[in-house]
Amino acid sequence: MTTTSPQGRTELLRPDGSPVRVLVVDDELSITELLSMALRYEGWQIRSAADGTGAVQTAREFRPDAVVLDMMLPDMDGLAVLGRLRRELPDVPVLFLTAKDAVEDRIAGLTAGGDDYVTKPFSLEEVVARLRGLIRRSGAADRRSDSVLVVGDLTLDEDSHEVSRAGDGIHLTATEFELLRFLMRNPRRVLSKAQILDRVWSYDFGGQANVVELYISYLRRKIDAGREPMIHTRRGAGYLIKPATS
Amino acid sequence: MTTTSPQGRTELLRPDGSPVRVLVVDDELSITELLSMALRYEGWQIRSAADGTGAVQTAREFRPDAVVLDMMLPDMDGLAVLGRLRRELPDVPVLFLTAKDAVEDRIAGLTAGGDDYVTKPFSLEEVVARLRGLIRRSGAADRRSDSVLVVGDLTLDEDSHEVSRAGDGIHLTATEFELLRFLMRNPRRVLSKAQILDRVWSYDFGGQANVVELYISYLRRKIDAGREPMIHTRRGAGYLIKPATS
DNA sequence: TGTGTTTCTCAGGGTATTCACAGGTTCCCG
DNA sequence: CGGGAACCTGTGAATACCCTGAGAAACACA
Repeated sequence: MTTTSPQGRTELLRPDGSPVRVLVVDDELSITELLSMALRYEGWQIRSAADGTGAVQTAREFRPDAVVLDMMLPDMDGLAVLGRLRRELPDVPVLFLTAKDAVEDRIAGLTAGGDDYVTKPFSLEEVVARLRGLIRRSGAADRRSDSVLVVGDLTLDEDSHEVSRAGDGIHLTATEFELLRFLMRNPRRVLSKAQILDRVWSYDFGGQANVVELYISYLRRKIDAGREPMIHTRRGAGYLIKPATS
Repeated sequence: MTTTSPQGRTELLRPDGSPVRVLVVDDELSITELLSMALRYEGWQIRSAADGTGAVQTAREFRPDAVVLDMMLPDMDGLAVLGRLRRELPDVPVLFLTAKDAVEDRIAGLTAGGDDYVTKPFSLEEVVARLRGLIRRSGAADRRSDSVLVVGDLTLDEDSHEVSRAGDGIHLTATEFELLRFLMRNPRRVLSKAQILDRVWSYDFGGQANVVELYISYLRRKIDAGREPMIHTRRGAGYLIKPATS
């Protein structure tokens, strides 16, 4: 089931109306903190664990709808943790966190079962989007909730990554796509450059804040070119997207 | 929940009707004094602390609905304080105070959990507005409270930063927007130039007091132009806004 | 390794915004 | 009426903010 809050944000809920539960497992406190914060903001209920033993214990009594699992834990191999989690919760989808250089095939085998993974350092938009996808597909939330964002004549499919305006397909790069998704998930709301940076860029990004301006510029070229603009600047405040006709 | 006091001011209240509680943490006494005064004026209950240790202790027994936290404290790193606060109060939203030049450095992820920040020197209107936003979105106050201020046929949306009179969209600059928001949050009440200066301009503003007259003039041109005026001068006292028909 | 793509830095240019200044207007009071 | 105080507003300069082109660096993929 999805419901729309007064602020216009769309929330995922379980069929019985209670909040979705997510277990976060990582040994770095800063990572669990960051994820907990971001996922709580999605309206989900969060527990965290710092190692495999704790993860299994917490899972047993918390019964999460999804798990975020770092493959690199101090006490157990990631696969071992996964095995024990599966014994407790056979159907729960898992989002793996891995280092960029980790063996791809090992992960590839795991994700065949409907799980998914992101590489560190990740962006919060990416983690949230993939979790939403997992939960949606697992059936823990209402099946009817779909993966297409629509603002005016602009549509973005979170599953196929297809974007089109007024029927014309638009090719976006990965970063452009994430930025547009963030804007479209918060239509008519001013988002500051800091918010965008925190959400769309990975947590270790240490660069210039004007990348945001740059990517807004790219998006405009692709989305607003020769049409009624949908992306607007609020000087001194941030950016927002809204349907062209208004 | 929102309720309107006899003076016409709109107050945020918790679902049980008790006042919202805010904890202010800063080592400069002048800042905590300034903030405490302004936030009490909002009808909120305020406690303050001068360092990280005190903040955590106070938070434990005061259980605030929001925290204002200076990132630059004598005894602990701002992030460390944040971590301990989160352990006490997992869901409480935090408004960070940072120096202007620190913005680029290390505030990655700070706004990601729904938190927010303002840079020093700030204006009180800005702090209050952002706190209201945080509290509203956190659900500590009633969810139904929305982000639109209405006075007569004039509306101001704090989320989209859109302003319109009688349906016509009006473009305002950042300062004009803040001034109008302050007026509209205090309809039918005379606000002195000193009050306006103290609230809308940052606390270290050292300029001429007649900027207020200037900006009132700008607002009139945009809002009252060719219509029944809503902004009125009370010579020797200040300015007020009220619905045109009365 | 090479080629095309993507990400990002840097810097120049444009423009909106802020603000000071000063002359004009209105109002109040004797 | 006359004078002064309070207020209004046109002008212009300094600045903050934003946009975007060019190119370097990192990356993806064969």
